[in-house]
Amino acid sequence: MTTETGILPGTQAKRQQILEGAIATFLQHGYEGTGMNQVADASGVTKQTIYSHFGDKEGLFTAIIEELTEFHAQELPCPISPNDSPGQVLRSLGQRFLRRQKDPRYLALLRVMIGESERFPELARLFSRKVIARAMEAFQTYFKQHPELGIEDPDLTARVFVGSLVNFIVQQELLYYKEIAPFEMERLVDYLIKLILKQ
Amino acid sequence: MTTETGILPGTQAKRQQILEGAIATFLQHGYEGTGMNQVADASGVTKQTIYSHFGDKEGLFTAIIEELTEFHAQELPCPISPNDSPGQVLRSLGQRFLRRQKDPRYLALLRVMIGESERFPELARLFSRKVIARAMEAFQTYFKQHPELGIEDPDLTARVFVGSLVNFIVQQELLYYKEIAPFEMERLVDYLIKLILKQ
DNA sequence: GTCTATAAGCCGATAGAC
DNA sequence: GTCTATCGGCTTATAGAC
Repeated sequence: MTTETGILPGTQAKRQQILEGAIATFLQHGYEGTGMNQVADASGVTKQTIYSHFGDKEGLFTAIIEELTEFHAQELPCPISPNDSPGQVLRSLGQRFLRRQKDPRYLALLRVMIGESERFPELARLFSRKVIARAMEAFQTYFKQHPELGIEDPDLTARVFVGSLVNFIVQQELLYYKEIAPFEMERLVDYLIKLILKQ
Repeated sequence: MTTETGILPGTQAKRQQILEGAIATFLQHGYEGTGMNQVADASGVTKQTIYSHFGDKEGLFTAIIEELTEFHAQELPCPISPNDSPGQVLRSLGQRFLRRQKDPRYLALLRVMIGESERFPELARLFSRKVIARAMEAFQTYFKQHPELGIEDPDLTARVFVGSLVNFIVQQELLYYKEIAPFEMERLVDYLIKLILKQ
């Protein structure tokens, strides 16, 4: 309505500013462990500004989880060279997947989603639909599009492949199992490929 | 010191009573979501009684996690009939393991351990040592003691077997993935056995 | 829309009677 | 050891000025 860009010029920027502060705070301390004062400090705005944008604490938490869920639902970029062997492609896919899972921002989101899954079941379902299901489908689709791999049950195989990798990350990174039984992720990926292709 | 049983007759009973109330409350609401008044109500004692037994909130939480960790560190009873085939034994082991993981009390503990793993890293390490490592070792030991299964790398195989099952439980039960992609655990167990034995 | 100031209630933890 | 009563402090959320 003015000479500015369009609708509510500074408002959207401030909204994003709040979201970033809220993401940092909620991902570190969880829902109950986070205070609105903390979020206000981390965002550089006052509490009232947050309340006028997001209504209440639950509204803010829901907003940041929806934002993060959308962000981490992005597909794995997979530049497949046609002259690579099936094993090489799978290896590249698996390691790319593991590397993304090891991103501290994703690990923190995963921890909070599991930790708050009883308090916010709908958000957990959203995470399952957007993040888990898409990762699973990416591998299922790849298996189906490449019958030369000789995989009989792409759905089950994706469950085992993705499941082993996800659990590896949860145990090693979130539960500090890497300090008790250290393990290189490459060995796990290579072994999984061997199991899956040798049938 | 009296005519009673031995040391502090009613005291140990009250301590156990507090622990039970605290377990129910902390497992449902997490650490920050639980108030000492809630624990007092759930236990049927007053707050001061809790403080005189456990010092502070952290002391109480630590005590219940140590208790639960010890409880869930128990080995899987595995009555192996010598005339069962390797596949049948593995299947029985896997299903017994999955059934135990699906126990709501274990699921709640797993959720809290992951959710609070940054706030209480030492408790997460305890859980890893007592619960995760022992489950993993049980399968490793079985694989090593039965070379007729033809498993080359028992450690890696246990990681894949246990990892797939644990991740299945986490996704299906804690993140409601069973509502999005329902799946019978028997199919997963059977497929894993097929993968592992067919090499 | 954004600020300062504040309300009303719950938090963990404690003091003192018995 | 167990109770009643209470203390600061921090919580979510709001009222009113600008």
